[in-house]
Amino acid sequence: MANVTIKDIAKMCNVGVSTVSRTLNGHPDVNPETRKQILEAVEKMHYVPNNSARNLGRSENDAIALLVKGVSNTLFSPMIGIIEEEAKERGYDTVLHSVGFYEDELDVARELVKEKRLRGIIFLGGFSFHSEEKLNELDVPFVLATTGYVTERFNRGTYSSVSVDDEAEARKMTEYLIKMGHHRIAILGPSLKDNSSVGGLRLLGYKSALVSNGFDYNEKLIIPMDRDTVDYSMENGYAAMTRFLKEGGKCSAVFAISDTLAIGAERAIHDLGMRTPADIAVAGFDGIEAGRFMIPSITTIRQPVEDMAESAADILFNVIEKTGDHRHETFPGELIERESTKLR
Amino acid sequence: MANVTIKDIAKMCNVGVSTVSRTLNGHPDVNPETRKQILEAVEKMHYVPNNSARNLGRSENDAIALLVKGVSNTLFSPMIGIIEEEAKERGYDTVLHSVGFYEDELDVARELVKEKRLRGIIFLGGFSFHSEEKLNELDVPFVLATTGYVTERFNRGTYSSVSVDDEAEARKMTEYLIKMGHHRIAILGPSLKDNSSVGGLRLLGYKSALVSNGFDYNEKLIIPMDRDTVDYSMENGYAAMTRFLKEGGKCSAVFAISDTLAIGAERAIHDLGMRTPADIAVAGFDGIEAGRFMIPSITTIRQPVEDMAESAADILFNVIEKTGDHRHETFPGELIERESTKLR
DNA sequence: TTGTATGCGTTATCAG
DNA sequence: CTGATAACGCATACAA
Repeated sequence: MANVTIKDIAKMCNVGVSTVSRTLNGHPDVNPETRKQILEAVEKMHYVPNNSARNLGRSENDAIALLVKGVSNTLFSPMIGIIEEEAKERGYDTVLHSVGFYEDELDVARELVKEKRLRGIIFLGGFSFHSEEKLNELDVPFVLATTGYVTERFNRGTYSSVSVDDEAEARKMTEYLIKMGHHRIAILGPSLKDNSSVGGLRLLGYKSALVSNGFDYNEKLIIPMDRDTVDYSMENGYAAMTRFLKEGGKCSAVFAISDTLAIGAERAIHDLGMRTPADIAVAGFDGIEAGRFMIPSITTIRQPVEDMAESAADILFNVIEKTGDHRHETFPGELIERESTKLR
Repeated sequence: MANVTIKDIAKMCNVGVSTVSRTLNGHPDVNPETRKQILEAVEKMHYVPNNSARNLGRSENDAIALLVKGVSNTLFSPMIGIIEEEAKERGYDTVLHSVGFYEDELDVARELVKEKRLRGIIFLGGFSFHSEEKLNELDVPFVLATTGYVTERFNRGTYSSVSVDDEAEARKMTEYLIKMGHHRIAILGPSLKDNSSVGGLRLLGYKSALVSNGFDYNEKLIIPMDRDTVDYSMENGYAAMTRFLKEGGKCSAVFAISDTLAIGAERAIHDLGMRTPADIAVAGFDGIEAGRFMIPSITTIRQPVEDMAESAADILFNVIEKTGDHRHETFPGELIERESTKLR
């Protein structure tokens, strides 16, 4: 009663295991009567196929994996559903797998590919530095999504990516703040030494906007994330902004490299008796849901996550089915002007 | 080069496969020299073990699964890390698996148990109705976390649960609002016909508080979620609350059955030219991060998710290792009074 | 349409 | 300490 296998079902029905296997896998060449009988036995015995055995015995599996680093990142939430749906339409299953903070996403991917006989991978988040050699060890097609703008440093021919141009978008936002009349614009979130992560790229855009508009770049206006708080959390934005202001930092606007940080910053400003946007304007990045509902609502660069997700799936399946090549697609972010920067 | 197996490694090193298997699994009875040689070959060949084969061949696996229904629910985020950590300390791996909206969590669980030879399961979210028979088909210990208060209707002896008493907590919040002087308290989120889900339970508490305080229960003050929007999203709270108010609904306070809904409601009130809490007070449920940072911040019932996660793991491992029995633990929620209900 | 036999990559048993 | 070899549960080619 404990562990029903395909053999038990076969015996019950006086048929061979292969017949059971066929009906279970929806092969057409099974006598309807036999099929019915088998299905009934399956039901009655509560038979559940063993996926490990299944994966082992099978040569290929029409499935891809979606490897998410940072499942709690709400930016990814809408993408997951879209990719799963897109896969289903193409006749693929998708296994959603979370990559731990300290895990190497490529190692996880390789393991999963072997285990599940996957046809391809989509990475969501993570994926900072990997040697070309390591990239090549993953022998199924893969596409990187929202993992920082993919520059030339990588071997771009062996995989795909979809992303926004973090640097350009950050420049856009900074220039917008400048046009709004701000002269002292702080940036919240980036670490000083790290120019390949999204944070680093957004910092680059910020700098470049300042410089090309005749402002000097002032390190005092770079507010790094708080060390003692979870990265990119609202609380982190709150802690970092609070410290900045309490230590006498001055600015007329703060550009946070994520909406979560912006939300924390807005509250920090409020708690210190100042007003947004009158005293300090606040801008974010990403376009997550919460930013719309804050009071004041948060001006942001919205990443077109739906399009990105669709495109990621599209590219991947085309490469898998050899109807297309790897490519690197950059999506335009949308500057959404909201209350946190608008002086009414 | 493509698919290195344990046999290839064995050949390379002139040893048997079992020796390779042993070193890979950290068995002590392997000559250090042989071990070293094997490890080098593994490295060199980029060998990755096939987990499917591994799971098949192995009799038991020190692993549990964490089945999450609704990965994007930020309430769960902190719990995941805690459970994984707790498992690791006990020497167990934990596989995090997301259950799709339309999937049956018990089916998924049974499949996974077979596939991975799991020792136990923790369910996060979901899990509304299941026949006793179905419950018994899952033949490893499991514990339900934050999935609605487990009443007597279930066969409580065969599994565990950790939760808050949704009904009592909702009553607590409603009574708090009554004490704050509110006479017309709306409730946002529950559906009218459904008294076993968390929404239904919280509605029950709301009613009971009203009645026992001499108010009559008014169906017009029940604001169901919006049908065209994602359940429990901020946008849903916004849409539902907006409609209620536009249709002439009146209330001096609204108790949302989740913080996300409360956040949307707060914004809806604001957009219609009213103020929180002066015109309409807002209260939520859960205690998610965002509620703290809203302006005004959201009064809520905080679920002690950290304690609940720890306890869930604790119970599960005790049952697995037969050092404890199944039990149903109810945690007290904490009413956190914040700006959204406080008239300064 | 159906059954038999072989292989998938490991683990584990059991002699050596 | 080590190496054959038999499971593990299923898919599949092949034969019937």
